[in-house]
Amino acid sequence: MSADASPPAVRATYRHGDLREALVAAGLQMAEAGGPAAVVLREATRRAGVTPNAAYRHFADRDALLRAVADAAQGLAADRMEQAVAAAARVAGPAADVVAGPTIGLAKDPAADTAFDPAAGLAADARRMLRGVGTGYIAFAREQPGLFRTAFSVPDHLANSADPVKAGALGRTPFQILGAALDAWAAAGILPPERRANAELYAWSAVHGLGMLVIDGPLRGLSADMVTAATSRLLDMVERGL
Amino acid sequence: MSADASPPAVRATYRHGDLREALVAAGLQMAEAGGPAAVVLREATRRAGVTPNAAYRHFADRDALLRAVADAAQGLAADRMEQAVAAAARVAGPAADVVAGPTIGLAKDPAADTAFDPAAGLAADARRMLRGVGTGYIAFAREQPGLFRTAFSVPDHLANSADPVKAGALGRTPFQILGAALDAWAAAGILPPERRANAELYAWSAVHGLGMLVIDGPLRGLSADMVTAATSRLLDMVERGL
DNA sequence: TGTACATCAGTGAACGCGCGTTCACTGATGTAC
DNA sequence: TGTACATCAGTGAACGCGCGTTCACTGATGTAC
Repeated sequence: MSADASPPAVRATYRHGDLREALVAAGLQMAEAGGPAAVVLREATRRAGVTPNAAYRHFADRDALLRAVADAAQGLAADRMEQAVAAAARVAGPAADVVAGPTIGLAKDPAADTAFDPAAGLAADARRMLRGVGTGYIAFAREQPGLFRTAFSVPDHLANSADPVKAGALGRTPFQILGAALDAWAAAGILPPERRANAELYAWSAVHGLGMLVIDGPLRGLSADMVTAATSRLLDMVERGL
Repeated sequence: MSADASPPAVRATYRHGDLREALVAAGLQMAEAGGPAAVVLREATRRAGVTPNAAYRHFADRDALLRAVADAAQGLAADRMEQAVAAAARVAGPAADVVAGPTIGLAKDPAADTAFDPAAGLAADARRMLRGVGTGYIAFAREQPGLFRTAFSVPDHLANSADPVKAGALGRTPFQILGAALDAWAAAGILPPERRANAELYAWSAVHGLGMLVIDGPLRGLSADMVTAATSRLLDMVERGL
């Protein structure tokens, strides 16, 4: 009974149940602690309470495992981003539920410049959404640096950015979440159509760079408050520059 | 005679000469091919034509070697950036030698909006300088992805960004080169003083993120032309947003 | 100018380690009759 | 409802590899007298 609940312990049954998922979960633990390089096939099987070669029933080789772990990490990033987007929408009042889609995002925002212009409300919603995306991305980098590095610097993996295995609980990948925010900008008229193309790239670059510099680079010593401030100012720059 | 010129071959002398430098050079070769993880102490000694343990005369452990290699890689990045800055200045005509310092950068730029306003010339020079910095950084990332990753994602190494061992041939580190460009912006009056503080961070984030995404992330398939275009548009965003 | 000696950059051999991967196998599960 | 059997997820043992690191050593260099 108790053996059933603890995966690293000895199994009661010969068959594992869902070894593939257990290996990915173990891989996520390792990635969390030490980034992509720390994802070790043998150790994953050890944590799953299984012989090393059992992994080869589910993954062609160590690299295939790492890729699956990276995909899962992207899903976790997506979850964190959705959460931040929802939180940013909530600040504006429950009526302004920008997450559910731009068509019902017409509730006016008291802080908007022109309170009676529906387009201004849309614009404020769109801005909030994009800030949520960026804030969530950086939050994920700081809270889970190992997973962040695994999610976004394992080669060959963001190539197909709409891959469902990279999606979070709400079914969207990080790239799609960002894309939705930029679509909202375009719909609100604050992003000229000719600049919409590839706008993901520029916004992502800025935020991804900050994330990397904060966890590995010259900004590693920054306090949480300072990172928050820097994120905000970086997003100001992106908003002004888009 | 011929043995003297080829380091990997058998030495004629018992003493190596400059083993430390040879190990760093070998480390740079490996980093170039496979990034920081590919910097292997034993392989470095092999390439230097020396016993593995000889490395311990010059480095406390493998990590110390990797740090030295990362520092050297930053120096190479600095060289590439200086080169791009010089090229950007040259485009504006030989008189506008912005590299030598803002004080002699008063030559008027025919392309400037107000050709007879010295401040406009300064501003154009400053903009060119910053674009050179960004362009050089991305060029280094694309031309030497392994070295780029080694230079800018080995932890603990950009902490002291004025460390002379990270400087290029002209004696400046990448961080200092960027700082000088932003100083030029401030001097030209196109960067409000209250935004000068930490401006390195925002500019660097944007460009660093693009570099990472281009070599490891979703943009790995981009052609050189497309990267050039994306770099230009990203720098537009930074200029608008700073 | 020549000899004695301290210094220390290199040698040679070996260590323990953990990795990824392969082999022939075994035993639980689920289906066909 | 019971038995025969195919399937295939796991076992157990072993492999070769290259790594970082340590040991006691040797031989070239440069300095003091």
